[in-house]
Amino acid sequence: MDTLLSTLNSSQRAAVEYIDGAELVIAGAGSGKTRVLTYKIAYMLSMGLKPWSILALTFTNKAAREMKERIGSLVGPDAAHYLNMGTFHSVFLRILRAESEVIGLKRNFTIFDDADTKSLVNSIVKELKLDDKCYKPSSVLSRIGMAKNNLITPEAYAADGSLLERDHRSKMPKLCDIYRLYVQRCRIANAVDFDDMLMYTYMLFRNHPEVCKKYADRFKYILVDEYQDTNYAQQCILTLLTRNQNNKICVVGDDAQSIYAFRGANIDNILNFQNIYSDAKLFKLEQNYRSTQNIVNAANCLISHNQRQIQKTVYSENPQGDKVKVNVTYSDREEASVVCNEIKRLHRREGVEYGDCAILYRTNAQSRLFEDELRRENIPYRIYGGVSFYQRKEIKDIIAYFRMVANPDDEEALKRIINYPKRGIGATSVDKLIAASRQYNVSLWRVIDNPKAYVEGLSSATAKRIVAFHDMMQVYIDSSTTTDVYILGKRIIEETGLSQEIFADGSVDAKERRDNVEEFISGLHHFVDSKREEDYGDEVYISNFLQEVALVTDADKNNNDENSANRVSLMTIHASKGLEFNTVFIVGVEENIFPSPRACEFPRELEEERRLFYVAITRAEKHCFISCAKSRYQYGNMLFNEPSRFLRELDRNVVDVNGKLTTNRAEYEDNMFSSPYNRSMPTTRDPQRFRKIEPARVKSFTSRNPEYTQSGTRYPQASSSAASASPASAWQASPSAPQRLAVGMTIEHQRFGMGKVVKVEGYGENQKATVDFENAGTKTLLLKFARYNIK
DNA sequence: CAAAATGTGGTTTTT
DNA sequence: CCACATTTTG
Repeated sequence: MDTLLSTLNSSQRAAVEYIDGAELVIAGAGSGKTRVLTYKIAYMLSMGLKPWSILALTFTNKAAREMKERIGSLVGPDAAHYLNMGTFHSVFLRILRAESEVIGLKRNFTIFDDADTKSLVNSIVKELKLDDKCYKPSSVLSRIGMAKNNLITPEAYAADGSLLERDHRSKMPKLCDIYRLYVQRCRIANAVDFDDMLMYTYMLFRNHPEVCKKYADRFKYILVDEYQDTNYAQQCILTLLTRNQNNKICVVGDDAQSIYAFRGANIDNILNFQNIYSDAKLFKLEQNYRSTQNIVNAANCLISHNQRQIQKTVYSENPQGDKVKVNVTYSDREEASVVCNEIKRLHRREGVEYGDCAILYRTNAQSRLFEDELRRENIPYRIYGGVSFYQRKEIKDIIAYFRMVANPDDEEALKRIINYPKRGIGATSVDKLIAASRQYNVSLWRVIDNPKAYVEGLSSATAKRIVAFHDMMQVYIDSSTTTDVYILGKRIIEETGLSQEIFADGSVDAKERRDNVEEFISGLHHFVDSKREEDYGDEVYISNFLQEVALVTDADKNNNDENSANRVSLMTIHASKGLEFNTVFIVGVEENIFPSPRACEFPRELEEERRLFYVAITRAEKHCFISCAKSRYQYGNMLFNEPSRFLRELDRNVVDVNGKLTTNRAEYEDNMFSSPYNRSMPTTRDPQRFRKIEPARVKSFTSRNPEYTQSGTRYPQASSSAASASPASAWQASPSAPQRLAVGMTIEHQRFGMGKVVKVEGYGENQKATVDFENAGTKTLLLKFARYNIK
C-alpha cells in the first residue's frame, strides 16, 4: 500500500488517506481524479473496511466497470467483486426491486424508456383532448422530469402556485393533470421511468426509516463520482443514507465541468456541499497531468469569466506546448476542409495517429460536413452517438415481447406488439380495448384476457384474435420462470412471427436489421453464459436480462476493439466528458451555436455553456484547435453567425487567432467570391442563393402544382379503363381479380414481380392476400388496390 | 395494407 | 437540410 501511495502527489495522497468523515474533493480537469478514487477504495480495504460496506456511485456503467477493474488489479479481484459499485440508477433499481412491495409495486415491474414515456404522454394528451401543439411530449416530459428530480409529487405540484403560474405562462395549464395521470398510468402498468428510480428510492427511505436503516447499516462508506452532475433527488437520498446515519461520505467532482443542468443536475450540490456537511473536509487537486501549459492556461482564462465556482488554481508542469489556435473560416465547408488538412498534416509531419484526434462539436447535426470531408480524404473516423443498438426498432420490438412476458401489465409494450407482426387487431380495436381499460381502471392485459366482457360491440372474429394473442403470451409467461432467456427468447422471436417479419424481407435495407437481430440473439447467449458463471450456475430468465438491459447504453460499450482503433473520433462535447485526446478540434464555435441561443437569456445557462467549452478545451493533451465559420447552412438556409463571445474571452497570450473575430454579411459576401478556396471548390450549392434568389421556391411551386407535374401521366384509378393506352393499364385493375385469387397461385405484381400467394383473408373491400415474392420478400396486399396478373 | 406525398419542427443526453 | 409523423393515393 505504501508503494501505491508514494506514486501520488501530496494533495492526492491527502485526499486518499482522509477517511474519518465527510469529504469534498474538487478535482480539476486532468488531475488524476479516477486514480484518487481507485486508490482511496484500495486504501480503505487495506485499512480493514469490508468491500460490501463500500458503495461507489458513478455517472455511467462504464465508469463503474472500469473502476472495479482497476481496483481489482490493485487489491485482487475477489475483494473488488464484493464492492457495491454502479450508477445511482442501477444501484437503486436493485434496491427498489428488493423492496418493491413496500412502495406498492409488483416485483416484476418494468422500465419505461424514452419512447414509452413519450407515447404515454401523447396518449394522455389525446385523452384529455388537449392541443398537441402546446403539449409537446418533449416539453411535458421535461416538466415532469424536473418535478420528479426535485421530489415534487403530483399533489405537491398541483398545490404549488409558482409552478402552476409558470405552466400557465407557457400555455400548458393542464400540465399537473397530465403529471397526475402519467404517474397513475405508470403504476397501473407496473412500470417506472428513469426519474422514478430516484424519486421512489427517496420516498422509500423517507417513509420507511427501518428500510433506510437497513441500507445505511450496509453502506458504511459512500463515494460519489462526478458529483457536480447530481440532482436534488440524488442529493436527498445521499443525505438520508449518510448525514442522518453518521455514515461517511466522499464526493468527487469539478464544479467547472458541470454540464448536465438541462437534465436536472444542480451545480449547487457541489457548491454548497459544505453547508450540508458542515464538518466536511475540502481537498483540491490542482495539478493537471494531461495537458500542456498553454492549454491549461487557455481553459483557466475562459472559466475565470464564470462567477459561480469554487476557487482553485489548476496548473500544469508539462511542457508549455503550442498556443491554442483559433481559426476563422469563411464557410462551414471550408472549416471542415481546414480541419481535415490539419489532421493530415499532423499525421504526416508529426506522427500523430488518427486515433489521437477528436473533433468535438456542440450538436450532433454538425458532424455531417466533417464526415463527408473525412470520407473524401480517406481518413478513418468513428462517430459516437446517434441511434444506439437498443433503440433500433427491431430490437425494441423483441424487447417489448420480453417486457410483456416479464410484466404483462406493461401497457406500452403491449401496444407495441399486439398487432406486430400483423395479426388482424387494428387500431380501432386497440383503441376500444384501451378505452375499456381506462373505464374499468384495470390494465390492458386484464381487458384482453376477456375482451368481450369489457368491450361492447367487438366483432367475435376480432375478439377471437385478441384472445389468441393473449393465450400465446400466457404460454410464454408461464414458461418464463422455468426456461432461460436464450431458449425462450429464440422461441418468441421465431413463433410470434418476428423472425418471419425481419428475415423474409430480402431487401438490402433489411440486411442491417437482420444483422442486428442476429447480434441480439448471440448477445442473449453470451448474457446467459456469463451470468451463469458469475452467479454460479443459476438459471437466467427474461426478468434477469431485462433488469440489466434497461440501463445499458452505447456509451457503456468498450470502444477498444480493432474496429474503432486508430480512427478520428467525432462526438459532441457532452459525450467527450471524461475522455482525453492528443489533439482536439473544437468546431463551430459561433454565436447561436455555442453558446446556443436558448442559453443566452439566462446567466446561469450561459455559465453552463462556458463550462462546456471548458470541458472541450481540457480534453486536449498536446494540440487544441478551435474554429468557427462566418457562414453556415442550418435547416437549409444560410446563416451568418458571429464568432462566439467565448473566443473574445480567451487571452491572446495563450491563443493564436487566425482571422478576425468579427463579421458581417457584407464582408462575408466580398470574401466569398474572391476567396481562392471557394472558387476552386466545386460546390453543390448554387451561388445564386447568396443573391437572395430562392430556387427552392420555384421548385416547390412545380412539385405542388398537380396540373403541371402530372398532366397526361396519371389517371384516377376509377377511370382506368379509359386509360388503356397508358403503360399502367397493361396491369390488371384489381376489382375483377380478387375472386379468382387463391392460395398457391403465382402472380406477377406490377412492382414486386413474381410471387406465390400464401394466404387470402377478408372479403370484398377488405380482402387482402399475403404473397411471398421472389425478390421483394413477403408482402400483404390489399387487393382493392394491388396491380397484378395471375400467371 | 403499403408506398408516396406532404407537413412539421428542429440543443446538449445519461440513466 | 433532414428526420419524423401524418395524410393521400393506389
